[in-house]
Order: sequence, then structure tokens, then C-alpha cells
Amino acid sequence: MTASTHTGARSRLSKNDRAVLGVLKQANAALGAYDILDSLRPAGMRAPLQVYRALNRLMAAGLVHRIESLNAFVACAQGSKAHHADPHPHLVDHCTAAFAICNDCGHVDEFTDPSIDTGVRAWADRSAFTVDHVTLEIRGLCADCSGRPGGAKRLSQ
Amino acid sequence: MTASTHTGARSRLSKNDRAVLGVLKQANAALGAYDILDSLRPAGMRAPLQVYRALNRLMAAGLVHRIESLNAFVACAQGSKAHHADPHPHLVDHCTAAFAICNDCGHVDEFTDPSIDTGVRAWADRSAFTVDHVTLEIRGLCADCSGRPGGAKRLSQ
DNA sequence: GGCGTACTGTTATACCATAACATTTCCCGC
DNA sequence: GCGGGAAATGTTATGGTATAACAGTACGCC
Repeated sequence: MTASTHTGARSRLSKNDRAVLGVLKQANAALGAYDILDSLRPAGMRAPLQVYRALNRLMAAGLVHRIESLNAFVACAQGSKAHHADPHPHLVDHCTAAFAICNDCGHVDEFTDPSIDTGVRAWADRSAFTVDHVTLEIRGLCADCSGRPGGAKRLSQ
Repeated sequence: MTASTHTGARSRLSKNDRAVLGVLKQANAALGAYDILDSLRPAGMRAPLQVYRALNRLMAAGLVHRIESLNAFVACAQGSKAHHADPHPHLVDHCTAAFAICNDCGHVDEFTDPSIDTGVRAWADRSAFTVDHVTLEIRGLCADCSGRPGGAKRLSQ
């Protein structure tokens, strides 16, 4: 085959990385690794490790976040804004992302909040704790599902 | 056998609950469910489910917290202060607990921080999100391990 | 062209958590 | 005391999540 699919300098994302990231962006929701695997079986993905390796690289690149309380993964909401065009992707690594997860519809809302961030930093300073990574996940009901009795469409059907 | 071990009103914690809570308090660290199981095999505990059921009751009672990023469990640091003597344990359920976890020595420090709490509530208000539960876990290096090169004793030996 | 490194593929296995069902314990009202 | 009901227990089987170990391949670079 001809050298057709790469643009030099071992393009930033590998084939599997692109496939996994594509699935997560399409889904617009949190997906388990095995869900991703199933989505990609038609494309030739066979084993969990292939997915986990791609996820690890994407998380290192800041393009994907892990949702600890779901054992699942989401595409970073700022992917288009910061990472795609920015030649210095490492600069945005420290934007502590937080997640609000609706227990009813399953929607995951990624956000950042300076005042929460400040609070965490202040605590760390006072406690001489060197922060590596912050996990902040809020479970509850999103605006759509908490407003009206019955809520919006449910996740479970 | 004589009715010897209960004080009426189906004492607040069952036999397995007490056993599991005891192990967690002793350990003074985060333990996986299967670690707890192994600790209690000599005492007759046999199956994971027995441990998980106890953990679920203890979490509902606010005596144990789950550390999502470790898939592990810790005894609530305030167990002695609030829950033991207080006849209204439900009143302290809303003290959003946060955890600082040392990647080096494995120590888990439970704390609460009003300013972080305020920040979360403010975000939720602005977003019309109804908060059920907040998970805040900070990974990094504790004061002992970050101060001096080489740190304190390591987890891995 | 050949070297080094990163990525891929595959099998096997370990770890985390719950379903389903049968049994026992023990509080309570009588 | 004694049954009824609710909660706790015990056991087997199974499902979901994640990684170890090893072999092979693709690609950038010199």
C-alpha cells in the first residue's frame, strides 16, 4: 500500500486513538470501555486492551476524561476550543474539569469553576499537599430532569 | 445460646457491619472489598457479597465512604465525633466530605472545606442542578511525601 | 537499509461488583 | 411462648472492569 494515511512526524493521534475519540464525540455521553469496544468491532477492534490503550493516550493528551463514579469515559468538552488548534496543548492540562452527572437522564456536563478551583488550591496550600489531579463529580438531577415532575426523557428506555 | 449480644431495637449495626467497620478503622487507610474479605476470612467471612452488603449499610449510615478513584473504602474520619453518640445521624449526611489521597504512601486524608462546598452549591444554583452527592478526590503527594526527596516510607514495600 | 520507538494484536488472567435463591435471625404484637 | 414479617446471612454463579505478558508491525530517522 502507498504511504497515504499519515502527515509526517507520526501524526498526533494513532488510528485507534482516532477511532475511540470519534465514538466518544459521537456518543456525546459517558461510555464504558466495553461499550466503545462494541461500537468499534465492525471497524475491526477486537480486544479491551486496544481500547484502554487508546483511552490512556487520549487522557494523557487531555482529549478524554475518565468519570470515576461511572467507570466510564467522555470526550473533553473543550476539545474543539483548546486542543485542536493550539500548538501548546500542555498549557490546558491544569484546567481542573468538573462533571455534573444526571442520575435520571445520564447526561454529563463538563464545567470549570474558578471559585471551586481556588478553594481546592487554598486547601492544598494550607495542608502542604502537592496536587496532581482533582476528581470532582456531582451526582444529582440536571435542570431538565429536576424541574418538572416526570422529568425529561429517561435514560432507561 | 442466650440472648446476649444485642441491646434492643435490632442494634444499629449487624455482626458483619461491625466486623467490616472494625477492619476499616484498624487499617486507617483505604481498603478494597476483597482486602476486607481476606482480613475477615479467619473470622468466618466467606463471600464478597457479605462484605459489599455491610459496606452498603455502613455507607448509608455515613460511617464509611467510598473512594471512587481507588475502588476502595475508608472509615469516616468523623465516626467518633458525630455518628457514635448523636441520636440524629441523618443530620450529618450532608457534610460533603472530600479526600486527599497520597500517590506515594497511600494515606487518605478526609476533610471538609466550606469554601469548596460553597463553590459547588453556587454552581449548582446557577445551573439549576439538584445535587444528590458530591465526589471530590484530590490525588497528589501528602506533606510527608512531598517535602523531602525520597519522601516518607512508600506504599509499595 | 537498518535501528529504535511507538503502536498493534492476542491470549490469559486478575480485580471489582451484583443477581438469584435458600436459610436464619430476631423484633414485635399477641 | 409463639407465630408473622422484615432484615440479615450464607452460597453459588455470573457479569463488568482493567491489566500482564508476549509477539509482531509500522513508521520516523539517520
